[in-house]
Amino acid sequence: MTEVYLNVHVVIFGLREESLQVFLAPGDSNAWEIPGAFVQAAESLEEAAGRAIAVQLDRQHIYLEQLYTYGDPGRDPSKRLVSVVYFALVSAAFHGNLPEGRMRWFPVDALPSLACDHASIIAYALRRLRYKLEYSAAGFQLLPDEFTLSELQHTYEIILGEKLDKRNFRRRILQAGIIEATPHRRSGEGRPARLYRYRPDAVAEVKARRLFP
Amino acid sequence: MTEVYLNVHVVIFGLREESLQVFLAPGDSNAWEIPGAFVQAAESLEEAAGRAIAVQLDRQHIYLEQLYTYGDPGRDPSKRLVSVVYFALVSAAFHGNLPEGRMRWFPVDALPSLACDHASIIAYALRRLRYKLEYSAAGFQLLPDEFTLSELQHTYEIILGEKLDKRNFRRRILQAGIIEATPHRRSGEGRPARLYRYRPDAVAEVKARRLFP
DNA sequence: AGAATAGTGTCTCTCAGACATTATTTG
DNA sequence: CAAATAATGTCTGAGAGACACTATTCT
Repeated sequence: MTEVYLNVHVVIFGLREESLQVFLAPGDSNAWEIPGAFVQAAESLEEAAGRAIAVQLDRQHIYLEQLYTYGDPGRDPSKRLVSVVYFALVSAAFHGNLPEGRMRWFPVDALPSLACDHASIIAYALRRLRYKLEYSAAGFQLLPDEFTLSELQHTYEIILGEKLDKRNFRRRILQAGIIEATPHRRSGEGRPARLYRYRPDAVAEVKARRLFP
Repeated sequence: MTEVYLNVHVVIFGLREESLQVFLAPGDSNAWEIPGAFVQAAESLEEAAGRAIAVQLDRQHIYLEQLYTYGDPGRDPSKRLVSVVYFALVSAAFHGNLPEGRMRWFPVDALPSLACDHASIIAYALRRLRYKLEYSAAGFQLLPDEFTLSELQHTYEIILGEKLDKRNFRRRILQAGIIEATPHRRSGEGRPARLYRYRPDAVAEVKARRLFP
């Protein structure tokens, strides 16, 4: 029997220049690739994911979640390749720690030509990210440690692609109990805004009303 | 580098004798195992899942969904093993097709001693199954092709572990549009009940009201 | 003073959840 | 006709969604 190769890929999402972007690595020919790494015998899948991003996994600034495992024969023409795919939300504060090399950010609505089945993997990751945002308060994972409610709302609007009502957004996100006010404020143009932060003790996921109770 | 072994496991759920049960294979020593198979070079992960159950995958009667990929080093003491785990809902009509051998059904609340990390995998699969039922109409996957609303409600009650209101259940499941009435009825003790069936053209998942619209 | 952004409250209408009676069949 | 199960409708309360004005700071 021929060997089955196992690697890990990480779809890295970040917020840059008012848009949702993905961090990609240059591949062979002129297609880009989702950063990946082969799984070593002694490391966990998440450690392999860290090697794929080429950073130490700092869970404070990188949210990592397993997405799906792709394994169709023929997805890679050269070998039988099974890929465990993660997606990562990288806090703006952490962008500077990502590798300088030849990797680059691309807005999700202006992706370059992609290797293998990576375009459909990114499309799926994006679908899951939007879904996750609708049912949880994960948006702050893309922001600095402290942020204003307007920034958070703006993040949701960018990712979901629609305008949200300010009063309803504030009411819901606050009564979800995921974030809390800090004593700090951010000055700039206009009235200074109160800064909020994630409550690490909060339950990560707020359950939506279920369908068949 | 030592080799990384890749296999597929399937947590098989079925409804038997008024309880939710899992179909397990005998392992070494006297622990039981979630049925599994090593991934061959030329087959897809789902084909490997079919081999694990030792049946041809009949999607009409077996609902199969990828659950999670487990890969911590040390989860198997003898080798580095990465397992892609699926869960399956097997229609009552199909139970007879499952392999006769030494495999056996166990109620989920009376599991035997399990190998490796299989107990926690089943616990996770069960959590996901309950969650799935709350937000979708997947319960009929465990029933025969045609079923009464009382049977369907009963299925939900067994899996969710709580009594549901009959009128509310009917109203919600019908207006979800996942099932449709057939002209048939089932006679027995008491008034005969109308039989329903799944609508294959229906959208599989009904979206719950989202949290941040 | 004006421009810019932050911050706040109410009303309506939909839908989830609780609840009891009638209808149809079999023995 | 008694026993068993199927089938059906209404009311109430909570919360989602729409909506406009005041507050604070900077230049």
